[in-house]
Parts: sequence; structure tokens; C-alpha cells
Amino acid sequence: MSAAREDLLARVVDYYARNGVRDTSLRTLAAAIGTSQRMLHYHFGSRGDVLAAVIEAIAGSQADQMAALFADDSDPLAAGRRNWVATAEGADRYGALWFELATHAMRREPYAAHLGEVMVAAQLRAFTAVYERYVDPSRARRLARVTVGVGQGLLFDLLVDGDREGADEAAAEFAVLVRTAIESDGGPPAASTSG
Amino acid sequence: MSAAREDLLARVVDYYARNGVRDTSLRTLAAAIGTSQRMLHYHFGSRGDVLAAVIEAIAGSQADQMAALFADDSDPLAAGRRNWVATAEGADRYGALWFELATHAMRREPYAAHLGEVMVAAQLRAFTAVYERYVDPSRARRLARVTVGVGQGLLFDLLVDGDREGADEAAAEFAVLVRTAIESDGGPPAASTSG
DNA sequence: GTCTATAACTCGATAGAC
DNA sequence: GTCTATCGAGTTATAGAC
Repeated sequence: MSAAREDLLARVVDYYARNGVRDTSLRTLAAAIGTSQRMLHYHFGSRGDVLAAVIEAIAGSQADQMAALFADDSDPLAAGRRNWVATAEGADRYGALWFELATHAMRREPYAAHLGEVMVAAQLRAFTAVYERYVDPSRARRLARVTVGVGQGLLFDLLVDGDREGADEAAAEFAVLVRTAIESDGGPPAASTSG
Repeated sequence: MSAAREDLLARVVDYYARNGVRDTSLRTLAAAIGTSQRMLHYHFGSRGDVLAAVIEAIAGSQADQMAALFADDSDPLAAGRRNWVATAEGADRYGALWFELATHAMRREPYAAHLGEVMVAAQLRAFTAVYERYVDPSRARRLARVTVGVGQGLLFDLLVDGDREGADEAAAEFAVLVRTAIESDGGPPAASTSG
């Protein structure tokens, strides 16, 4: 994986993020990012291989971001807040591409399997681990799925209607709902060594 | 709008729902639904006009479904439950198309403006009206946005990982969160004539 | 309204020099 | 690694008979 390829890939991702994947030919793409159609074939292979490389890049950086957001677990519930802030900040740039690529995973395209895993399963695991500090494992799983859903859904609505303030307020409201639920819950069955 | 066109449109929607819009040429589409490329042009116009007609059809039936789901307001909170059931039932058939078309609204394509309105604004209004029976208008708006987001987000996760049972459980868990929040809330500021 | 045929164009992919 | 040139297939859209 040469430096030239890395450089090219970054520009391809940026172009797709701004313009979408659909209706973008290799010709148009190459001209827009200052390279030639020939170079795209040379570095990536077919058009599908370009898309696959983009999807892998997005999946990879999403995984990295997740790891960073959940690294500091001194205040586990804050991970949810940090996760939403990061999501909303990247919305303008990567939001629409996020959903467009997600549809590839939904249609079970093999090259998008890893992305699907990162988009849902990885997040579910992370939030389940967080909630298991406060409630029993079964409810932790349910709360995790709701939380991941809220993240995806608020991003969806934000991208469609552009109401960032409303989205932020809703995220805060959800945090209240979760805190209330956890506080009135009996807590995890086993003893937890809270840090 | 002739009966032939209506009939054709229904088949186009069905094909797009099963196969996606991208990478589908008019030739392929026409052959698959038992018509000719010429007829698509005749009834709809350009390829873009076909897509616009599909989007309008989806927006229209979504609006109809919403109206039906919120018509019976004897138990307002049940609307959320009915909404989720309807969403999950249609997931396999229309879920991926829903998100694919949503990206057109996110990119502010003019022909998708109405769809965006139906996908978010209309739902926000409906759920805000529901919650205003229980809490003050400001919190009702926030809860409505969370609720709409949960619907979109749980559908997203369901389509990506296929876990219908997990999605249903999460929807039920969210209903518990909302009920708890409403019960511990002071209620709406003005007197409400509860039915 | 429906058909066949085709014009005019763009696409992905490759050839081959440097 | 990067360029220009091009092949062959596939695309939208239209023409024109019935």
C-alpha cells in the first residue's frame, strides 16, 4: 500500500463524502480529485474495488474513533455524550455517505460486511459493556441497542432537516431518560468494582 | 395519471425496493417488471423522472400510513407502538430503499424534498402532539425527536444486523423509558382535557 | 399505448509508450 | 507510476410504424 495510494484514497473518500457514490463515474471522480482514470485502475483495480477500499477506510476510521471514545472509562456514561458529539461534528462531512454506504451493508454486499459489523455490532458491544456496570446484562443489552439506535436515528433526522440544535437537545433528553432509568434500577446482579 | 402508469409505478417501486436504485438501468428495470424501456419513457419521462415518481409514491404511502396510525388517539402512547410494528413489518421489503432514498433528501435533491418532510417533520409533529398531552411543549418536542430517532435508528440497526428480536426488545425498552419519564414529570402546564 | 430500431453518448477497462 | 489513446459494451433518449 504505497503512499501514493493512501493519498489518492483520502481524496476519493472526500469526494464521495461530498458528492455521493451513485452517479459518479471513474472519469468524473478522477478529474475532480486531480488524477487520471488510469491511476484509479492502477492503484485500486476495478470500480468496485475503489468502492471497497473506501468502505474499508471508513470502517477503519470509525473503529479507531470508537476505540478512542471508549478508552477513558472513568465516567462510562460520558462515552455516550462523547459519541454523540463526534457523530454530530462529522455529520455535515460524512453523514450522507454513512447512510449511503450502510445501504450496501443492508443489501448484504460482501465488501460491506466489515462496515456493517463496525456500524452496529461493535457499537452494541461497547455500550453493552458500559451499561453492564449499572444494570443487569439483559437490560444492558436492550439499553445498548436503544442507545446505538438513538445515535443513528438522531443523525438521520439531523441530516434530513438540518436542525442541529434540536438534535443536540434530543440527545441530552435521551441522556436524562437513561440516567433516570439507571438510577431507579436495582443495579447489576454481581458486585461491581467501580473505579 | 392513467391506470397503466399507476400499475407500472407499483412494479417499479417493488423492483427498486428489492434491488436498489443504484446500478439499475432502465433496460434492466423494464425487462424485470415486464415492460419496455420505451414505456418507461412514455409514462414517466427521463430516468430521473422515474426516480422522482417513485419517491413521491413512497412519500405518499408513508403519509397515508402515518395518518392511519395516529387516527385513533384514545391511547396516544400506543401510536408509538403501532408505529414501530408497522416499521418493522415493512423493514424487509422497504427498509433498504427507505435509507437509499433518504440520502437523496440529505443531499437536498429537489425531487426528494417532500420525502424528507414526510420522513422527519411530519413524524415530529405527530409525536409532539402526542407528548404534549403529558408534558410541557418544550419537553414534548425533545421527546418527539428522540422517539422519531429511535424509530429510524432501530430500523437501521435491524437492517444491518438482522436481529428482529433485539430490535423489538429495544423498542419495548424505549417505551418503558418514556413511560417512566412521563410518569415522574409534572405534566403539561395548562389543564388538559384527557379523553 | 405499445412495439422495434437506432442515434448519440458515456461507461469501465485496457494497451502501450515513457 | 504516470501518461494518452482507444476498444467494446452499455447507457439514455428518441424516431417512427402500428
